[in-house]
Amino acid sequence: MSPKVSQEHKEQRRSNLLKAAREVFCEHGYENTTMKHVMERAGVSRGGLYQYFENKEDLFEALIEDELMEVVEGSIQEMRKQQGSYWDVLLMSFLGESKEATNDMDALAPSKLEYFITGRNDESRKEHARKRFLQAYQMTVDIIHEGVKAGEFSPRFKPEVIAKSIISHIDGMAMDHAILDSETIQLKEQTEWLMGYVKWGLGVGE
Amino acid sequence: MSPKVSQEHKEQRRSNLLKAAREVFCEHGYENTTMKHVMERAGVSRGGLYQYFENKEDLFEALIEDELMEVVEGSIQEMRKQQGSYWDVLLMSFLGESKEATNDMDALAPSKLEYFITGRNDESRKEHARKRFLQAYQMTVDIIHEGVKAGEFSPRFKPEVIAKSIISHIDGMAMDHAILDSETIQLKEQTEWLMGYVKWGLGVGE
DNA sequence: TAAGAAAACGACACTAATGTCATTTTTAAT
DNA sequence: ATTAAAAATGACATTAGTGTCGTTTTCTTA
Repeated sequence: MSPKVSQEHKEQRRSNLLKAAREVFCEHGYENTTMKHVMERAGVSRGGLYQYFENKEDLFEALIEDELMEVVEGSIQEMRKQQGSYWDVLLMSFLGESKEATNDMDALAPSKLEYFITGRNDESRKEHARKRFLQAYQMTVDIIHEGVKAGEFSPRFKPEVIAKSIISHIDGMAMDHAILDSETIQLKEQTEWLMGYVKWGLGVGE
Repeated sequence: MSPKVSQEHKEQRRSNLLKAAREVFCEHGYENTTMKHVMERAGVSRGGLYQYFENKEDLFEALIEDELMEVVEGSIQEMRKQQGSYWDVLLMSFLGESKEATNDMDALAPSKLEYFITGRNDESRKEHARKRFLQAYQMTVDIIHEGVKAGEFSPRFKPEVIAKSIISHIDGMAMDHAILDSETIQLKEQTEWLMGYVKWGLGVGE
């Protein structure tokens, strides 16, 4: 009597839209992407898209929210055991499993910066941006504090400032990378240098 | 027989428009500012504004071009004499005359970032952005090279990468500052730490 | 295979901004 | 004062995008 379309199909469609959205956002950036771009890329009608997302902002939020989920991690202590040292935990959390700097950059990063910077006068977006910054900061500073407690780090400078500085430097590289290319900004080598001076700043193993 | 309006008056009007433009760009950011905002702030009609600037992009370009002029400086050698050391030249070029870090940030900086990042798919804007980056880079790396030649610096890391890194870190702080506030990101202390690790990285006076 | 609920469609009305242009006003030289 | 060149005005046509809504299609259950 009450036949709904299956939940899986809805999720499938939704994730298909998100996939298309990610593609066009990467190509055109946030501001220059229109709902029409997304519709066309996804092969879906106007109404079909609006069924799932109220507007472009809602769509983009959904996109970056999905990723925030993935970053949720286990406890620092646990990671310490896996990685061998707090320094390695720090390396891993910024460089990934390999702990190696590369020239790669999240293709959506420029659009994210764009989204937050153009929305800096919008209270709710600002709040969201603050949350993301503080989340990254908190994770970093927690690792550092643990490292200090364990006697692994002897910081030459306030850990809070070093943590914020790592984030700002990375944001800056993302920013510059959006406009220039990774060879010009020497993303890989900058990242190595970043890790080098942080190691010094934290007095790792001294 | 041929009465033109005086050149001074035109320049006066133009600079008045630029002043108004700067104000509204600072308030609303680049994307969210409309020509109407500028007209109203300047107390000028639509046609009056378009007489001087073809469109928003042209207007903004004029605004940031004016500033680029001011940065034109004397030779590095000369500054060395004034400042006492190449390290002080470097400090001065990033922190200004006082050579002290502060919590202040150019109010137009967020709009500039916005302008370049939203225009990253536009070849001419991209070119402009590249030019600005390379100009800042060149100045920095030149100072460092001079310092090395003079035996004042013994870098622990490639000077080119350190130079780019300073720029990226500063861009990142501008970025984060656009969204958060200078207390949260601890602009002053981050800047002090930035100068601290660069000093170490360059091996100043070792 | 019939029914009806929800999904998908796409035409449409609306909005907000742009850049133009015929007209009016101002200006400085005569 | 007069004049003509240029500046300034503001109404207007145009454009590009948004979000809605009545209609059609699709799917599941009975």
